[in-house]
Amino acid sequence: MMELTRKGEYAIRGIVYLAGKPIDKVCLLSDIAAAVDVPPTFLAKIFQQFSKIGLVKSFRGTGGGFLLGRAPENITLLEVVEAVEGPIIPNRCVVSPPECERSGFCKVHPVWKRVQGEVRSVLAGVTLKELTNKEH
Amino acid sequence: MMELTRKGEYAIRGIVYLAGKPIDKVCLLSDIAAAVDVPPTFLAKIFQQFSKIGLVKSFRGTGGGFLLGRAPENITLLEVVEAVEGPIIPNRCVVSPPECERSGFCKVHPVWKRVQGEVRSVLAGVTLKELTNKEH
DNA sequence: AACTAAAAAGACTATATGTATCCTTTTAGG
DNA sequence: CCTAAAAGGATACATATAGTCTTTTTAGTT
Repeated sequence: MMELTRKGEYAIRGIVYLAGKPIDKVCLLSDIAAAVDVPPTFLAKIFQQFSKIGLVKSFRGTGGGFLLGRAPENITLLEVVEAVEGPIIPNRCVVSPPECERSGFCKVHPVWKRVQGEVRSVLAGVTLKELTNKEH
Repeated sequence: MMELTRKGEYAIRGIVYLAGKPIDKVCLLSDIAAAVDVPPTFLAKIFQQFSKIGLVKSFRGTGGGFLLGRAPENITLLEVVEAVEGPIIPNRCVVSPPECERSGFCKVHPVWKRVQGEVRSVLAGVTLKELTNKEH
């Protein structure tokens, strides 16, 4: 249960790869896909999502490709995961307004809130910088 | 992402209902299902799983039904969830032996381990007793 | 202007998972 | 032996996941 999908896994691999490159190095999608072992067409969809919210910058045409949208130390794993997987929702009942007609008397609700908080907190505490294999 | 399935949700509702009944009160599946608003055939499957691992005791035939397998204060939410959803696996890479051929150099791995630990810890810290609406 | 490189966008397919339902079998009591 | 109730197995349908293919847009090059 609670498993990250391939999409999320691939998203992380792809953007961590970008984060490990020089900040001004425009990378081809095809190169990224080959480097992190992800189907290029699938990674394209993922990077389109990233691009829309500014996590990466994209350039079309000859000499085009992708750059990281912000400095790696300013992008958290939580942002990356939520960008492609949507919000961290351990149970429907934690969305607001509560979808659960049982809230009010359901004692499980606060537990899921806590789970959500812990997961978000762990992921928000990790930046792309820490995930690259670059020293210094 | 990371959403509990209906099965998990129903499982919790069903067993919490049982936990709120007197310890020796044999409950009919049909009554439980009606009380917690879950399709009876679906709940049957769930309780079969519970029964196999002793979370509930089942009795067949006339006068049959279900009892909680242990005292409510000795059953955690983690056990209930894992009974029907399987282990808490935020990413494939946390299963042992690691399924991820990238472990060893992948810096994300320990993060997922931490997520897994936090979620398990929250769920393990809640017992069925605390989830019933019974006072005292 | 024409050609080429590269990402964006949209339609489409296959497989797996989730959400059940139905039918038959087993077990137990009256 | 009849009835009540859970167990087990097969099946059906919907949705989500995982991925592909084709066309369009954008931008640099010749």
